[in-house]
Amino acid sequence: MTAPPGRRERKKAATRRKIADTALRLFLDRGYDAVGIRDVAAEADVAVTTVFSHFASKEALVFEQDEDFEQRLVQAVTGRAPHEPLIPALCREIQALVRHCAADSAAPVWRMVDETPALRKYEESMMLRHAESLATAIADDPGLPQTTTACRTIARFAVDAYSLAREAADPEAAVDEIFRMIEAAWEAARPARDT
Amino acid sequence: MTAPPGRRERKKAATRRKIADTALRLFLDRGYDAVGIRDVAAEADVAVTTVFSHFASKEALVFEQDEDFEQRLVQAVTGRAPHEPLIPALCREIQALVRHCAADSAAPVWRMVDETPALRKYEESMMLRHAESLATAIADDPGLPQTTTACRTIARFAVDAYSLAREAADPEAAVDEIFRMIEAAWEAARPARDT
DNA sequence: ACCATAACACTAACCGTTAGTTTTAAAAAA
DNA sequence: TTTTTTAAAACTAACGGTTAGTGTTATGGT
Repeated sequence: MTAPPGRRERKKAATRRKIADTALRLFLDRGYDAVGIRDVAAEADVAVTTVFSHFASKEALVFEQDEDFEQRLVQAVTGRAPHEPLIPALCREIQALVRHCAADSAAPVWRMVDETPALRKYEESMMLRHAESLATAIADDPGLPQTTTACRTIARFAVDAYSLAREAADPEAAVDEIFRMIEAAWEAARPARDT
Repeated sequence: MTAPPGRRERKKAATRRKIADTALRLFLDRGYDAVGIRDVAAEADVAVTTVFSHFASKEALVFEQDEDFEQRLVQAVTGRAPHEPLIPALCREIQALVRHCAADSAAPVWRMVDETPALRKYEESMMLRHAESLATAIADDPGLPQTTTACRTIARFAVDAYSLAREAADPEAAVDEIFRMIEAAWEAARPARDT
């Protein structure tokens, strides 16, 4: 299935990457709002319609690999060791993601995102989508007999932790602090059984 | 200050209301996406630029009185009885807001919002703005010696409760369930003092 | 009566996005 | 190979939200 990708798919992937790379370079160079889609298309030597056949919107050019993010969140839940409690596993993953954004070589990108309202809005609804996937993953865990509402709530709280921590002075400490609260919320959601 | 508003301000308010009313009527009649700003302007008998001098965007026409929402959240914190605990007061207000959306005569509006992606996105970032105001109000309460991070977290959780409850089968029960979790989170955020 | 200004109108455009159509090139069938 | 099919990408043109620039009118203060 992943053996010989075929020339067509290779060219398509190359076009996609060329567009994304060109766009990011121009955005960082001249500022997101100062660069139009037509500029990106011209610089990447493709048609405007080609840009939109690879990316759903201008903002999507910046968040090229957002599916990674979602995957990692879900995997932190579904792929954790047996009997490992949910919340610490989630906390570790959020910590890793926050570090990834704060310290990465991609720091200028995140500064641009923070400074551009359109990008902030886009990221917000992206995170809500991710929260939905995370909620489903939590709800599907057979070892967690919680309400759907409780699962969706915890998922929201987790992505809240991410975005709040990114704005905090000490992001990693903020994640810890918020997750102490999430842990308590998760306990309180238990169907009033043990301890 | 509110005595004789003057003819000018009255006319301005009238124009604003006429635009908003016309827009909402057209939206509910023909569907949000099927009505253009130029349609609204023509039907309200104003220029397109006048619409945008009263409302920042097409979506803002639908959420005309969103400042009410923010005010009520903040007031639930700042205007509560002395020594009344924070969380129950917040819970009551969120309950009221959820009821207001679910049972109000404005139910068709909320159905339209739920069905229109652009409006949902707009509401999302609106709620985040409200969460910021709420966080400030909580942080400014002298009786609550919590971290800024904890205050912002609780504010987020509260608006999460609102949007999650609105999507739940039994909204009022959902608010109660989520606020049990929020209460626990708030307790856990205490600087490790009493009890 | 006069002037400053706020509200609004009008034109024209910018920019993200999409539809419709056509060319090009890769994959599959003959 | 040759032919046929299919998918990528080009091109043209437009739509719809939004804004800039420029007047025009009516209101409020002097």
